[in-house]
Amino acid sequence: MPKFRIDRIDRKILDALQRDGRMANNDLAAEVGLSPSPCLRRVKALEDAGVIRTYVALVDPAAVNLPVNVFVNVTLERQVEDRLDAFEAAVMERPEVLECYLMTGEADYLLRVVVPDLPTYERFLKEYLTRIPGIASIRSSFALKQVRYDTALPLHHCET
Amino acid sequence: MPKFRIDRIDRKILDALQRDGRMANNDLAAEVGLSPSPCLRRVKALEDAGVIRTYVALVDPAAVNLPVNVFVNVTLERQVEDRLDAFEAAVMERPEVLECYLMTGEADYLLRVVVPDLPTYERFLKEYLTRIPGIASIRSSFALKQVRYDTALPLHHCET
DNA sequence: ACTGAAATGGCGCGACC
DNA sequence: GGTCGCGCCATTTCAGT
Repeated sequence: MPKFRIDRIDRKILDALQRDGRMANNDLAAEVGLSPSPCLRRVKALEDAGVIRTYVALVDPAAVNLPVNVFVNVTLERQVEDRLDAFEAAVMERPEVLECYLMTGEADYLLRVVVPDLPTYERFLKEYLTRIPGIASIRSSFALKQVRYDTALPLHHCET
Repeated sequence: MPKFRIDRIDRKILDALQRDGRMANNDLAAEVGLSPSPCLRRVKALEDAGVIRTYVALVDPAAVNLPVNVFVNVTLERQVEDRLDAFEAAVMERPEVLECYLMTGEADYLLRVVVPDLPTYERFLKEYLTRIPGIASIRSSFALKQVRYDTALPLHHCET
């Protein structure tokens, strides 16, 4: 819905800020071939339009003892929309659920859950997930290794 | 491996920066109950220790015409380690692959791929993925909706 | 040794051309 | 889109506990 005209310079700006969100505006301006002021104007416009949602620090999961990634396939009972909304609301409450997608096919969801260890996941599963009403089935898959985790969207298709 | 002692104040700092990676050090200091100087020292220490990996801007996928999330289950032929390394190296080359996990069970991977539309995904699949040697099977699942996408790790278990 | 305070230099950010 | 200028913030140095 936010139809925002993105030209080549905006694309460069987004590429740079997706790599380093704290880059100084002066450096950013130099990198995209602008002087600081119009560069900052563009950044603000991108923020205001919602193209740039936020700036965040990315923390190393291993360094804070969160090595376990679990992917959870949740199938809901075939029912109407309020069930979906209720489930989604429940999912938003828990910070361990970093990602949640409504998938095609049946009414099912894919979650990525991050926890310090398996007992913690078990507790999350038994004491929270299974208690959400309307759930037909839950299947958990565990990741041995996070091979790649990138937040930078590929923008090479945005051309003006 | 980076065994870093994280106390309650560090945890507050990480929580804050995971929410707003551009927060001014003065504000951050106030929020965690420190004066600016020691607060900044702690932030630098967290960066140097690799607890804070990077700072990034998060871009709205819809705003840049990247509405399609595909989850790809890739099973490799039962073979040895160099196949895995080769596959992982291939995965690192493509910016469309935002996440990749080595899963338990068989030698298979779960990828999250972001593309502007289905034809683009089809091209990615046919012209790239299927050409990686050692692949036994590929199964693609499409997301109808990104219900949640969070990058902030839950740190409530970190207590000192 | 680690924390809090003061001083300086650079940068973000607005007004105007 | 570029130039100018003000004010604030990041950063270093110093003192305190």
